Amino acid sequence: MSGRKIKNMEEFAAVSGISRPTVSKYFNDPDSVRVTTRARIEAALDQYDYRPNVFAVNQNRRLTKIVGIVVPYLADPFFGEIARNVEQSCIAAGLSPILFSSHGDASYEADILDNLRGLRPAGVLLAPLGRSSTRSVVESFCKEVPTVLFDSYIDEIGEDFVGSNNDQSIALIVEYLCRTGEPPCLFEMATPSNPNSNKRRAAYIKAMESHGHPVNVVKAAGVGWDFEAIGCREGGRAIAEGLFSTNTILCSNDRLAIGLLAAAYQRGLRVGRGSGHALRIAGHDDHPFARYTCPPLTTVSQDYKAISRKSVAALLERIEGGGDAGDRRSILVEGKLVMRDSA
Amino acid sequence: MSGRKIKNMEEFAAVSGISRPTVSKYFNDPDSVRVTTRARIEAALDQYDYRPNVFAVNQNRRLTKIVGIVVPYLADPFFGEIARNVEQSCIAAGLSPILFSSHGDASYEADILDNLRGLRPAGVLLAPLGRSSTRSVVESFCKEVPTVLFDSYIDEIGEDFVGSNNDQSIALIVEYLCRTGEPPCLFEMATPSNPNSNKRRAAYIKAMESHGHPVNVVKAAGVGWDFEAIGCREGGRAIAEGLFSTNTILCSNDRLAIGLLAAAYQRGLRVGRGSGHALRIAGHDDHPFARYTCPPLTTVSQDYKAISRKSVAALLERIEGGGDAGDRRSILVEGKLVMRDSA
DNA sequence: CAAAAAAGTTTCCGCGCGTAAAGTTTTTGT
DNA sequence: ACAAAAACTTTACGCGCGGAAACTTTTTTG
Repeated sequence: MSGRKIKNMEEFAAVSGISRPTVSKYFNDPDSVRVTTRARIEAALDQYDYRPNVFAVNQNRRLTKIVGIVVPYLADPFFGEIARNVEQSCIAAGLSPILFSSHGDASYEADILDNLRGLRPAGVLLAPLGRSSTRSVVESFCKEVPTVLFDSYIDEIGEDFVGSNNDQSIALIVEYLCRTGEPPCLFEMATPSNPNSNKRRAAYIKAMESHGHPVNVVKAAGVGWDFEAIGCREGGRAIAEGLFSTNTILCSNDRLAIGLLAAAYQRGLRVGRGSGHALRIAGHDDHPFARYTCPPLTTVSQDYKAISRKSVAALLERIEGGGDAGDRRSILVEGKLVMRDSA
Repeated sequence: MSGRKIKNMEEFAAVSGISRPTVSKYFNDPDSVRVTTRARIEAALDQYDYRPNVFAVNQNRRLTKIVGIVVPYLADPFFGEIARNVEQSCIAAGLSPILFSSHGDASYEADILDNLRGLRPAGVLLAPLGRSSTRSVVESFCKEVPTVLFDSYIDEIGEDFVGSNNDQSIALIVEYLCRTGEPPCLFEMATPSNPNSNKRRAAYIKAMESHGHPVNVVKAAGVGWDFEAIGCREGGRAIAEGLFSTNTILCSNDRLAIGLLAAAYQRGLRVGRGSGHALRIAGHDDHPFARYTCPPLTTVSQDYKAISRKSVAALLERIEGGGDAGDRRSILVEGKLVMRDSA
């Protein structure tokens, strides 16, 4: 890393002793040139520290190597983890990921997709806001850009979907809760920010009926992404008003459960299994903090890594397939029961 | 939004009845053209849906409108919140923020800065990894690009720093703890991921001495960003081994405190003020989840919004100042005591 | 209302690179 | 060793826009 500054590929080609078009080929795919040429270029490369101008490169290419990652809410550690895994998979595949967060706002999400179009990305990994997303915006975007939806599902949109198998995971925890104590009530948001809620409610009802138990769904009022606050406030109210018909509560997700645990604590209710405990509380997702609640939260894990890996794999197939690589696929990842102390 | 598709600025200029250079001026600053021309352009704009090609625009401009935001660890909701606030401030200022996370890895951070250089950003907001950052990488980067450091401080690097006033906030909570019970021990990581730890330890020692109390610092072994796990494991061990000389523990940050609360719970120790409680635990940061721990965590708030706002403001000054807008500044935001039940 | 100032138009060049075409050199296979 | 194939070089054009220069039109000002 010495030598004078290299301004552009022309100059770099000169100092490396290779013609510019060949150098250009090298940067697009190092394996497309002869090994001897490659060696000469790379020798020059670590002597002169040149990098092609990002903007000039992308101006001409029909498709860039950019991959957009759009998550609904970054202050939720779940998406932070997903983002990390997805980013690294993309880099490993030679793509340049760019991360965006909709911050829970549908109009923001629309702006992101709009801007993304201008970047002519090779593909996009989108975890849509779901319920509050403007369906048409997402739909038209998916028609233009190879898009894989993850986490959150919108009917008939996008090319592939990767997410957790709510039917399976909810059945799993409902079965566990029924087997070890009173059958669970479901605690969810009245107007869920995330379509997974609806799937989970349906799965809960189905599972309860298959066990021959009456269904009891308690809905928390409130909108937005401050799930803990809603879980705490509305869960506390539901407890006070005796809305839960059994001593066991299955929360639609862990963040709601964290709020509910706080509400139970405030009221002096001991949460856990066995005698001396007033309440059992379970969640869903195995949120990064779930193991540090008091008591530690019993939940069903979402396999972050598997979801990330499969999402990127699906996107890569679509990109390489050139748009029409077969039918829409739904890739579901199974959850695992994570038994802790809260239920 | 109808009409045929517009390919480039040339065509758009034609349909709007304005010359291309003037249209170009408009896109660089809508206020730089006469109101009548602006109106004509905007009339065409919502009839034809044209947007300048991002890559072509940035190819020629010496400086882009891109602002890089680099945080050390996105799965920490603290940085998620900061990122959100900062992003919005940037957009409001007409800049295009791009978000990056170092994911706790110094080499990753170096890659990000390296790539960022290629984007010729107008400026960068960097929350460095700190201790594990390669100092020289960050230093040379700051020389090339207007950079404002936030949250985490590296001596003599960057143009400005915006963060919390650890001296003030630690003094505040130490004073509170001393006044209301036994003087606090400090619980921190042995090899902190974040330079704030060092500042806080110093502030703790200073505050304790000013109150005439002996200092007791307990260090948790472990590296990385999984603070809750370290706090739980090492905190539990410290409790078991009787390393805390008083019943009051001040944690270097809330995530460590969350882990410690879990450890106390596991051992059946009641945390809180007053009789019947074995331990008081306090944190620092007012982490988004701190109010939902059991018991809710007493802590000192970091004012996210103020930090975000002031960081962006400082960066804008630097950008507009054109590089040498005076001396290096340190902008410290004061913390506020957040009294909950844990201490 | 004339003169100065401001804004817009025309014309032109350059940014750094992708990429095609035609010609030349090197490698591969037998 | 020789022909065919593969890789490389030379030359040239285009991408879409920023921005300078010289000139024309519109607006402001006293």
